[in-house]
Amino acid sequence: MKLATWNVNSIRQRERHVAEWVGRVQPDVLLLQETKCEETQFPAEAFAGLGYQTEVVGQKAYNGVAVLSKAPVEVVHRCLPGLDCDDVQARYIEVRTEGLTVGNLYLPNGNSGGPAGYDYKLRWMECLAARAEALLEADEPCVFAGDYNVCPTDEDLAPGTLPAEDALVRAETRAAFRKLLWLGLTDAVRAVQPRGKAYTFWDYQAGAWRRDAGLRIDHALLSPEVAERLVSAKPDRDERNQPQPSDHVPVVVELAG
DNA sequence: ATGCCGGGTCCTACCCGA
Repeated sequence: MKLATWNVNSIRQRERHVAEWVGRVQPDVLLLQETKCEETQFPAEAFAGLGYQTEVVGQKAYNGVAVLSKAPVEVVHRCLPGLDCDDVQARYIEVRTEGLTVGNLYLPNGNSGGPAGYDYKLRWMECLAARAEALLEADEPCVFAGDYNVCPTDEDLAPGTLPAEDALVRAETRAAFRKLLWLGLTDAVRAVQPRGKAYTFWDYQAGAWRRDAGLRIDHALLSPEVAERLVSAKPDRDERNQPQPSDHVPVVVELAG
């Protein structure tokens, strides 16, 4: 089974990239973030033609997440439990498919909106931990993947890319991410490649891609029995060489069975 | 140490991302 996560930075701008990638890589499940449109504008027909069911949580202009799946999916949640569903931003969708519960997340960046913006990020991470804990306690095989907007360690960003007080690298941010690991979740890419660069994002500006001045902020966290099935996990760097690419590349996780 | 790039939208100057 092949699962992937990809912040596409507008699905309408990246429809052809995603269709080409999906047709070539053939993931069973693809989690998309920053689709940046309402549900009615999402080009689901293009992916239906490739054999994928699509489930979308959309919002005008900002955020937006979607799940593409070959096998039928059942939507469990359209927002992160613990946050107010009525006014929450479109940042979470959770589905059940192929015996797995899959949470697709677009975690707040936390650098905008002052202290309240950063508090929202930390609150979001607390709610994510609570949701993960509930599923783990129920022995539910699960995956939480998406754009975490967290560089877990100093190896996860090019030196000099971000100041120490940036919301992606702050001590409280990293502690909140480690809490997810301590619950028993496995960082798929780091399980395969414990050390070194595995960037998933490069800024459009200042020649960041050319200089390989990247960040590792897109992650797939696996429950214990899913982690035991882990075969491979890595960012697909080649996608960043496409014309008009997203600033993020897909992260692909292969599971046995 | 950001908004140089590249999305978005009350269509065009401004907001936002990481």
